[in-house]
Amino acid sequence: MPTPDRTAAKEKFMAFLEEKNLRITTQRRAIVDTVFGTDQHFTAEQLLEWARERDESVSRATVYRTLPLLTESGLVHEMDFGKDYKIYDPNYADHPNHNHIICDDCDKIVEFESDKLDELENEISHKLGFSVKSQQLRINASCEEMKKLGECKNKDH
Amino acid sequence: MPTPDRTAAKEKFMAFLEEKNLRITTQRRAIVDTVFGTDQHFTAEQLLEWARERDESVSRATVYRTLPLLTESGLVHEMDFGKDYKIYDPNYADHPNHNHIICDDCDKIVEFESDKLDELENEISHKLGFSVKSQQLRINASCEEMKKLGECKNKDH
DNA sequence: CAGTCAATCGAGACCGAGTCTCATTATCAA
DNA sequence: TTGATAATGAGACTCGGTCTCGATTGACTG
Repeated sequence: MPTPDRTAAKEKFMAFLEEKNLRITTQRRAIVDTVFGTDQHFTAEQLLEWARERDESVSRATVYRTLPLLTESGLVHEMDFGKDYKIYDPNYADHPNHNHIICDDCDKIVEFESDKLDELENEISHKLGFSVKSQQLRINASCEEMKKLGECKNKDH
Repeated sequence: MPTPDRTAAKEKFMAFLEEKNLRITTQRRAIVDTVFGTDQHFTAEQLLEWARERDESVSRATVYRTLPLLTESGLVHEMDFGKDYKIYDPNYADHPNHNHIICDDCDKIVEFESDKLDELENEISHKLGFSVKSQQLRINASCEEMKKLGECKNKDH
C-alpha cells in the first residue's frame, strides 16, 4: 500500500465531522488514515483489514458506519459494478467526473473522463424527464491482455 | 400482469433447451410461460411468486437455476442497478441494444436507445484496450415527477 | 481535572439475495 | 417399460451488509 500525502483530504473530513457535531474517535482516525493513505480502490472488507493493522480495535461495524460518512463528505466515491460487494475510490475529490470500465474476467478497473459522454448523457436524461444525480457508465469488457492470455482470472495487470 | 403473445420467444427457449440436451419439465414450463407472459421487468422473487400461481410446486431453487438459462439463451436480459437484487427484462430479444435510466428515489426505469452513445462507448473502450462484451449506462437520476412531488418513494408512475 | 452524558464503540445476532447439497422424482431415448 | 441421469424441493448455508444493546469514551462544563 503506497502512502500518499493526502493530508488535505484528511483535514477536510475532520472538518466535516466537526461541522456535523460528530466525534473524532481513535477508530475513525485509524480508518481515515487508512483511506487517505492509499491510492487504490478498496472494498469494505479490505478497509477493515488495513485499518486493523493500525488499530486492532477497529470493528467491522465501525467501518460500515464510517463509509457512508466518507461518501457523504464527497471525498470518497462509492461504486457498484454488479459484483456482490461495493468498491470505494479514495481519490475522488481530485477527479470527480470520471467513468469506469471494468473487465468482467479479471476485475481490472480503468478510469476515464469524457466531456462528450457527459454531455450526451445529460442530453438524453433531460429529454426523458430525468435530472442526472450521478452517472456511471459501466462497460463490461474483456481487456486486451486477457484476449492474449486466453484467460486472466485475478491476474495482476 | 398483461399476457402478450410471446409464443416465438417461448419456442426459441424450448429449442435452446433441446439443443443443450436439457429437459423440458413442468416447472420450467411454468416459469417460461410466466416470463414470456409479461412485458414487465421483474426480480427473481417476483418470478417465483408469479410462477407459483401457475404451478405451486415451483421452488426458489428452480427459479434461480432457470434464470441463467434464460439469460444465456439471449431472450431475457439481466440488469443490476446497484440495488441488492437483480432485475430481468423478458422483452430483450425485441430491442437488444437499449440502455436504462433509473430514478434513485422511486425505482422507475426508463429504456432508451442511442446509436451515438453506443459508438462513443465503443470508441472509448477500444482506445483503452478493452473489447466491449456488454455495456450498461446507468444514470442514477431524479425523475421530473419526483421533483414536483418533492418525494416519490415507491410511487406508481 | 473530575463529572456528565450523548455519541460511539465492539460483539455478535440478524437480514436477505442467492447458492449448494442431497435424497427423491421425472424425463426421455432405447 | 425401463434405465441412466437430469432435475427437482427443502432447507442448510454463504456472504455482504445492518441492527441491537450494554459498555465505553470524547468533548464540553465547571
